Amino acid sequence: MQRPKQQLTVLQALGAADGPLSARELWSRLSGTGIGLATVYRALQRGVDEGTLESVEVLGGGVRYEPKGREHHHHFLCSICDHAFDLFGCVEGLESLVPDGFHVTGHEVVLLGTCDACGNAA
Amino acid sequence: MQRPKQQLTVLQALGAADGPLSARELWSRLSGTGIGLATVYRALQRGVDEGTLESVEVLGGGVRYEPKGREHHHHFLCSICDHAFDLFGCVEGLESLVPDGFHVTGHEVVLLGTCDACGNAA
DNA sequence: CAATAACTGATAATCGGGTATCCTTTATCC
DNA sequence: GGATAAAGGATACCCGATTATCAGTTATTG
Repeated sequence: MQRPKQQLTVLQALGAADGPLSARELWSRLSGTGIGLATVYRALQRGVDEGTLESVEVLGGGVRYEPKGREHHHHFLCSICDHAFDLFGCVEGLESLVPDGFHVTGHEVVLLGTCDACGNAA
Repeated sequence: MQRPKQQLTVLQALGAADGPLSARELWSRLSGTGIGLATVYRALQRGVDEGTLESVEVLGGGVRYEPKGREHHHHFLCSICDHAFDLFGCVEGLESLVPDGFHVTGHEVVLLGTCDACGNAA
């Protein structure tokens, strides 16, 4: 056995998502497969260890995972369905906000609101 | 008894901070007073109920609290001391990042790096 | 096929944040 | 001062997320 089949299924599901997923979100998308929650965690952990995944923290909902190596991007969090969507593009001028002596190594931006589906359903 | 004295102490400590604090951070700043962790939670809960506090979520470290009514601002999270600092000012152009059909109601920006004290100590 | 090792699903155990409870202390009111 | 009510500290408890364990299954190798 060289590649855990179930774990490949997990990683493919994550790669196909339109944003980062938590372990449970990912698990629920695999509900038809019989794959257990423990295997989802194992696949995620392994992906992070191997460097193919990274964990991201979007507000509200704990840790989510996404494939590593995507372009710099941020996220949109729908306040209704609680799903996080990838957003491409970024903004300028962030470094100017920090006081003297502070060193900036990165930034996170999260936009909040309602997604297309939820906005139309409301 | 009209105003819980201990709770006042808690809220004053929060108001004096240079950024939002978690319940435990706040508690550790009160370690000399003998105030219990439960009282810190009670004061925070009551502040939120009364509308004088609001909870904010900065990455890594769960929920933190800050006095409500401050100007729109964001936060800087030091990766060494894990303290969150208030940053004043904001950035433009965020709404342009979202796809059609998405409705933006707010945003959060967190800058990551090292604060003045930690950067100098390194 | 036998022996071995990796993988899996179910679930028990763990962990940390937050809350509820218990009893003591402090304040208020007469 | 004494009765009553709110507040406080310590800590047991709860709850959701994650990890560890275990027994069964599937590959691999020879």
